[in-house]
Amino acid sequence: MGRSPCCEKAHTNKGAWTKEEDQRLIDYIRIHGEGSWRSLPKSAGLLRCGKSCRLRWINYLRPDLKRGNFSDEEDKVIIKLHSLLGNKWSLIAGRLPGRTDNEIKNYWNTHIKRKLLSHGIDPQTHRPIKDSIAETDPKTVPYQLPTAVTVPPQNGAVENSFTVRPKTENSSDNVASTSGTTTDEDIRQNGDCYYNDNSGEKEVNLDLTLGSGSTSLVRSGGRSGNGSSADSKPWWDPVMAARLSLL
DNA sequence: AATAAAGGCAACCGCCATTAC
DNA sequence: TGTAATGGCGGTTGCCTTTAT
Repeated sequence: MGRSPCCEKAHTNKGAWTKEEDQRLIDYIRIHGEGSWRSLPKSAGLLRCGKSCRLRWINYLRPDLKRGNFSDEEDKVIIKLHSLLGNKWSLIAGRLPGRTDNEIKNYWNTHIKRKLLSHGIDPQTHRPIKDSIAETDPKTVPYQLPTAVTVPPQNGAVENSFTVRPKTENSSDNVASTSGTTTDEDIRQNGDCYYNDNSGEKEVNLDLTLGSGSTSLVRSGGRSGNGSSADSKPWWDPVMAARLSLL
């Protein structure tokens, strides 16, 4: 049984947004708020797919977005969270106010990946690449993360601290599996981080505050009676929740 | 100055989770 | 309880800009 398309593709625009379209979307959301993306295009007089409107708003038009280059501190937070969560861009974005998952994903793929590779670190496993240039080229200093990174807390968050231990030889990959299903055993085996700090200390502390109300930690999904997603229940990432429970 | 290659990023696509009915 | 509708996420694509030749 197939699904109906999310919008009438024959009558929708694609590609880059025009200033007029942006303004229509901004004006509409200012008045009516976010949500009801499916019906929004028609109501706002836009010949766009609802998903396209949502993406445009979240990734580009939202007033609280922080544009511009990533700071060194943001770099470190992204790398560290990626070592813990894998490609969970929305979760990572939730720790970086003003940044979107798409922006972080692009930044990772275009900058950080290369940076790690140049330091002989596998960007997927966060482990040194065997026979990498880092081990043979004296000019290349092995990449090391600082002892701790302060991750900005989210509104209404409940404090949680988190200890990351060095990966064992048997650890294979990131905790977050690509399938999205991670067992407790996966977490026990892989819930580690390779990085050591400069002092040789084996543990790295990372404040991974979790809380409700964050866009990225909430999976509203589904239909709501009034078409609003504001009443969505907090959604705890099962990986994060399970890992916190191990403490 | 012209062209090709590489980089950067916005946008799209398909799938999954959630929820109303 | 099953199905359809909807929102959200991650992967990928394609276009525009920048850099190298």
